[in-house]
Amino acid sequence: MSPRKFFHPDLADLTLHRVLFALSDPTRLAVVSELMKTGERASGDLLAESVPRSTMTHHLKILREAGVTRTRPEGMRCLISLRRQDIDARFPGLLDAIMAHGGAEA
Amino acid sequence: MSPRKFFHPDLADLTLHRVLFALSDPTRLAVVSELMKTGERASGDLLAESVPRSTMTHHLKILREAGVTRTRPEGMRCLISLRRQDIDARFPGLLDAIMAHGGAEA
DNA sequence: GTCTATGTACGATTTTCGTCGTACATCGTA
DNA sequence: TACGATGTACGACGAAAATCGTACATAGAC
Repeated sequence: MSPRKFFHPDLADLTLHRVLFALSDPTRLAVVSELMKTGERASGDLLAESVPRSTMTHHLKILREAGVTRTRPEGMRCLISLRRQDIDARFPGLLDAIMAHGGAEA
Repeated sequence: MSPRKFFHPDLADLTLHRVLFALSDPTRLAVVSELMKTGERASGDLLAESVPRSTMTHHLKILREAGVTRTRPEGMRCLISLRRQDIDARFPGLLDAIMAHGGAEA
């Protein structure tokens, strides 16, 4: 019945320490780095390494609830995208500064 | 005997996710914000709110071991300063982007 | 040396996080 | 309807974090 709803915080509700926390994990940092490079990605395509589905779901939930990403159901899959404009509006330069390093080193 | 030694990670050992984690706590964010505004501060002067000494020591240790701050014993007190140059060298623009927001909202 | 001020170290407790297996829900298709 | 593919929800477990009280160490003043 429920067409798969996901909670996304409002722009005004984003807090700096929550965003920073969401980005303080190597796995999540790698996901954001991937999204910045390739744009919207299906959840399953982010499962490159040996990360179980449920673990990835957990990380994506943290990113989403911190306001870093947006999750959009598309058929059978979930498309994940960065909330670039929102984050840039609230914390100008933050994403660029963080990802300038590449995020490779995590 | 020991003239109070503190461990500080080398510049090359700073990792992005550790730095972000150190900054993902409201109390620590407030400390860094204070340091950016007023420069070097004594540890005790950072105890503004109802934070017990031992708790503040804990937070300062996290910041120090992540490479965000430097602790320097000066007489009876401990002077805390930002490792501005180091962080800027390794993660250009990061501190500015984070603190542009003021850090007030934490 | 004694006393006081400033911080640290250690330990205990509670909470949170990261991981993952299993069960369930959704979506498309046959 | 049933089936397979994709993800989520829930629970459990171990590891780490946040808090704070108490005891200890250091530095200066007396």
